[in-house]
Amino acid sequence: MDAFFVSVELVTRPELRGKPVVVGGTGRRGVVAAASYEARSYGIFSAMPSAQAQRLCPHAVFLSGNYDRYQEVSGRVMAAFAEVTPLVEPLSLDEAFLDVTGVQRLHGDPPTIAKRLRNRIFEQESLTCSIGIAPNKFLAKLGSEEGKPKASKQGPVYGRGIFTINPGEELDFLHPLPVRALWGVGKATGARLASLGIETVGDLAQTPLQHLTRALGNASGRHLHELANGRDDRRVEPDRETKSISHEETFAHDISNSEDLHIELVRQCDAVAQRLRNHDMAARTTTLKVRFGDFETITRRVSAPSPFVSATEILRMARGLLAEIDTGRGVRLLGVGVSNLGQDSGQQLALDLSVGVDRDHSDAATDPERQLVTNGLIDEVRNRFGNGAIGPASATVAGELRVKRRGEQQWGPNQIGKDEETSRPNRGSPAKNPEET
DNA sequence: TCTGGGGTCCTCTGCCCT
DNA sequence: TCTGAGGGCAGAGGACCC
Repeated sequence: MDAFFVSVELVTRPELRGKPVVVGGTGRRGVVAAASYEARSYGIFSAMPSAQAQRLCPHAVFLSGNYDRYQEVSGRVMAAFAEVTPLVEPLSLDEAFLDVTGVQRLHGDPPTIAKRLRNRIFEQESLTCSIGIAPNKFLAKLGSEEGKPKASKQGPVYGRGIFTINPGEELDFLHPLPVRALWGVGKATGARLASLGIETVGDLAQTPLQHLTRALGNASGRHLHELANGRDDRRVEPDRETKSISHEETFAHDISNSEDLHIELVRQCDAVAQRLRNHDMAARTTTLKVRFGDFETITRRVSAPSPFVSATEILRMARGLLAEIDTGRGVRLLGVGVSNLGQDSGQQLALDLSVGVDRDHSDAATDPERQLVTNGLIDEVRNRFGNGAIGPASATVAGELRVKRRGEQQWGPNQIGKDEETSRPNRGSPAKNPEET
């Protein structure tokens, strides 16, 4: 999709068409998520700090975005793809690979399918998309980039929309491109390659494999060498398994107060646990991520002997990790994630003989059987009455429950005077027992 | 003057075991 | 009992993607 988030906004706000529009975080610590091609003409691009974007184009319209709506539109677009072929691999909210090899007798050749899909999405959603047609995934991705509109000082230059790389044309298309065009070559790898005198994909293709593996490591060296020669045998995978689930949040102000950090930890563990259960999965590893005020970022992780699904267990592990970190100098970002995922085929109950001896006095937060019942009840209440209907007592701020959910603060804390106050942790007294639900 | 959130994959390192 | 090599594994963090 072309400038997806901005384009979705323009559907409901057509008066902004033709203007520089930016979707992203509106606070001091926000970043740009998407920019209209008019805004890109001013040098604004994704992931740029919003403050910098504002300086580059003070008259641009800045929107804080609506992740739920983007997700909804994305779902309808993906459903349209699925009507053409079952082999759809979503790459993000606004990109997907489609393998149409087996449906050509039914729907026509790839250019016909591409044209029909483009028209369908425009009629249905009033959105434009660019499509790359090629013998493999990586070339198709580059082809779609080629078909996209481009920003210029004079304004947007509209692209072809559909770009085809036929078998046999791969190297003619690839080799003049800069190495940075390759999937997997970012700033660091690009600089390393430049130090070897490798500037274009053609240079890379001609570099002996041993030189590349020595400079970039075995896996990356081989992978890039294959790509540079137009080879990519990865299949379109419609059902890619989730490998990790995480939540992280940058605060409007650095936090050094351990009680405030603890409240954030409770919210994040609760959100991660809920998504874990929604996926019907159990995890074995918990990771804690801390970014300090000076941007130094550390991660710490710990694995459990048996799989877990509950917020209590994630919190217990995350709290242990946090206790070993000196947070006195101020924390800018806190994150919690789980990995080592597997199907939740019934939770492994801890063999703790003390649990259950005195049931009436056992702690509901640590009794695994009670945890299972509690988790089920929480999910049921949330499914019926919404996410904010129930949550950890310690995530309550001024009488209001602040349950974290995905996409809630996607591009950084919001502007002061708008929503920043609600994104700042409570500085009052937290509940004594953060597991209390 | 800054640098988000949610992921994946890879390399390096240290530890444990044989 | 000590030492070194090598494999397996887990943890930390870098790089990259959208």
